[in-house]
Amino acid sequence: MALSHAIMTALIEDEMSGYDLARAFDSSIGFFWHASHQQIYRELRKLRDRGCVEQRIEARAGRPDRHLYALTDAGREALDAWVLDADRGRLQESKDDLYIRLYNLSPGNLEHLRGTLLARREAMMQRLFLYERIRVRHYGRPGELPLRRRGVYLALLGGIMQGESYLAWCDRALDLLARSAAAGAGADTA
Amino acid sequence: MALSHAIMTALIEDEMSGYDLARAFDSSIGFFWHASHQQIYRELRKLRDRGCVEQRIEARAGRPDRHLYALTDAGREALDAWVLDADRGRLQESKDDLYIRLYNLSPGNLEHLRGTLLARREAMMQRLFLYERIRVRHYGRPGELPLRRRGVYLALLGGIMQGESYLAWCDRALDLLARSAAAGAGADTA
DNA sequence: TGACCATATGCAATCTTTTGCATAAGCGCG
DNA sequence: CGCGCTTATGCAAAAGATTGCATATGGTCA
Repeated sequence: MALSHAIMTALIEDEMSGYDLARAFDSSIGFFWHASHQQIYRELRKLRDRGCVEQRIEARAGRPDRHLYALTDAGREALDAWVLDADRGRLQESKDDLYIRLYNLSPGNLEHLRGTLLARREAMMQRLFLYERIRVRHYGRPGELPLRRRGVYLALLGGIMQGESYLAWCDRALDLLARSAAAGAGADTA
Repeated sequence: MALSHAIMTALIEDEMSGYDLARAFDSSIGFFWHASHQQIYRELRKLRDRGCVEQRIEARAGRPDRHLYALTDAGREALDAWVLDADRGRLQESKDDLYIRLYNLSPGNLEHLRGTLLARREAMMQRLFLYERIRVRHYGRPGELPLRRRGVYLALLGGIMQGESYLAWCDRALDLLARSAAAGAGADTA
């Protein structure tokens, strides 16, 4: 049930609409916990029914209403309690089907997988630029941040470090694949 | 639908029972795509119904039967085709609720989160020992491996590099949290 | 003026994953 | 002798996630 907690976390500082949340998820918390707008709307209604968030409807002439949600005291308490919950661990299980595809590496798909790796590398690079922009702008001197923002900084740092290691892995993988392609069909039947 | 492909991948070299697969998932492919035995049994039946795997029942006196599954030609083709599918990207979204918890860092949970990080660090260290043992034993000279095993090696390398970067992150995080705890309550209300 | 994009919310069907339970036998330990 | 562990398979319910569709308006660009 971490999606509900991710949503409440996003609501700590401001009230937001489902749409705002969906965008916030695309550019911040969503780096660590992705969710579609459908999921967010549904979860918001559940949170409202449980009394964890309050709904305020802002009517606007012509356009659809905005439903704004704010964290209640009960929500705040539930969130605090959740943070103290036991960690049911489960260590980072980067569920990435590229690894499964790599288990099936063959002469027939080597070039395809190289292309996939290149695309992944490029996408991760883009994301790292974004992370880095956020880090420089908001978290330049982590030792001087208020405590809560240090936690956010650590999450960002995690994203950055994982991303850099992913890039480094792409490079190693591309290098090995390039050498495998160059060596030709000789080695692949053994 | 990558679980079915992960299962087929595991069946490339040997026929296996659901139980064998569940264990294989705990110690190899499962590093990249975790699945419970219930999921595996259900998926195997679906694969059988689609003709991707063949079931052979081994009766044994007294004990329950073993249902052994082998990849069929159709399964092999489906798997090969899947590897060549377009990559619907979605970049590594390490869905880890520890990051969400860290967004809520406060004096009341700082020690708790430090404990969680220490436990994660320890667990990752254990896993890295295991990865490293596998790497040394089976993938010592990747340039000399047959092609398909190079792909497996790259997946393993990905696990190792991600794991090492996770460890390094834990250390940075623990360090910042230690300094935050030492600095006391002064900084946390700002 | 028509196409498309951003804003804004939502339902329904399906797929995937988790969790709890159930059965059944053998093997080892104290 | 009973307890728990490993082997071995599975059902069912609930939770979580994805995908496709639906609606409605305002703004921008060609």
